[in-house]
Amino acid sequence: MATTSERPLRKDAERNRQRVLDAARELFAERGLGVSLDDIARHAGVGVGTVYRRFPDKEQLIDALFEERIGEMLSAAGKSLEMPDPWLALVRFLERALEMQAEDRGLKELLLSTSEAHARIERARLQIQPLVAVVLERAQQAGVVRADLVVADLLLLQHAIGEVADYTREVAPEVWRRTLVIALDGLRPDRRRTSPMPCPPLDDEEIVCSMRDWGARRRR
Amino acid sequence: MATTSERPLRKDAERNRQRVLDAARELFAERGLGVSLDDIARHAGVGVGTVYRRFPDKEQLIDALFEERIGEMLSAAGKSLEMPDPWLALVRFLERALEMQAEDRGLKELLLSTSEAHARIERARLQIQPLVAVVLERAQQAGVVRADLVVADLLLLQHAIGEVADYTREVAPEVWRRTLVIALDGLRPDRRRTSPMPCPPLDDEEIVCSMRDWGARRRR
DNA sequence: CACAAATGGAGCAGTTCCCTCCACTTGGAG
DNA sequence: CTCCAAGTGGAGGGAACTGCTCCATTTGTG
Repeated sequence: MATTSERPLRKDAERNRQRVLDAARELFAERGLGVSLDDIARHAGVGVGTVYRRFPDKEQLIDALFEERIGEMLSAAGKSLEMPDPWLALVRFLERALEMQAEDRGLKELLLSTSEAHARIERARLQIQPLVAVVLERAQQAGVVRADLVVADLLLLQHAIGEVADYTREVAPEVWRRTLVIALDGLRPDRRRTSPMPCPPLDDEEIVCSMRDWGARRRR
Repeated sequence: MATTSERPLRKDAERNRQRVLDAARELFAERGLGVSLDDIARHAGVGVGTVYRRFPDKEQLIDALFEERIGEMLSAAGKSLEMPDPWLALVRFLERALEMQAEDRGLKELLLSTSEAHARIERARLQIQPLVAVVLERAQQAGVVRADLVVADLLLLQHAIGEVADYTREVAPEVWRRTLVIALDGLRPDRRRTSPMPCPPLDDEEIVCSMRDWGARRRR
């Protein structure tokens, strides 16, 4: 991928490179982009030196890892545009985008912050936005989404619900879908009924666990 | 307040104590509970020693500051119960709770994390929850809120929208109200129209600023 | 087998944080 | 006014991080 036509790496080196990539993917997904390269090295079972030789800085490692994932996001938006029903298109896009964020904290952080450092990713984001705009406009013109909505509102909604996913990840990783259902019902211009809830709510014990996890993470 | 019937502080000492309290209130509100006591001292214009003599540890300082604010939250829930219209009661409570969180990051963090260390605050939270439950049940029995909702969902909603407030605080401190309107419209069992948006949406430039701020804060 | 390529992890420099300590200043009782 | 306990400021110690370098050693391979 980033093997820029140099002489190929020695076999063991290539294997280690892959290990680092795997470890990084895993750690970024579960702890966010804040993890240190030392952590990644330990988790990959190689020395820090090895990591730094292969990826001069963290930015490059992140770039290498997330280009693909952001591509997926783009294709999700594209697929939505092909769906005949404008409402379902919007729903599916939000659902898919949030599923990806719920599974991968690093991705979420990357999507929500402007990262001067990651030019490639920045570019990808700029491609996604107009697609989303079209999905939204189409739904509005069909009269299935409130007219006073703007793409930025969808971004905020994503942030909001993504945060719920983060909050409850360890304890009830699907609960964010309830919050999404509420939000989606709030996007319609009018409706007779509520949409069905996709999963049971957080129980008391789960609430306490979420709070504890979140506090601990924050203190770290 | 915490002057437990000891001999009163010397006049200058009392003045400094107040300065520390003021500085802490301000910093906690704008940067969250993570600020260091050293920071607070600098901001208060006193030495760190002074801070530590008066507040042996951060927990105590936080306790002293936030008991009052959590009390306000409790009374907000109480006032909601006195309102005749069950829907407006719920709306007002969520609105008020979120206003408080939007103005005070520290408060938000305290509300969302279980803090074994802050027994008093823990107790206050336990008093609020049943009140909210009653507000919700009343609205459900009146048929103005979807029946499949649970108090935990309201908590998540609060977290979600509070996060929006955090995200946009510097740039458009009222935008979270739009997200709240969407969520509220999603809580109704059925409806003919959408509620009016209370403020203009984020424009493109504001989006970029929010992203930058958020990324910077996270990196710090 | 020889030797370049690759390795691991001790260790350095830089932060940031909490907190202690003590030589100095100051309020206010007598 | 005098004097001393109360109060002060902030240097600095210790601990926990971070990103990153360096080099004696091991390993793959022509």
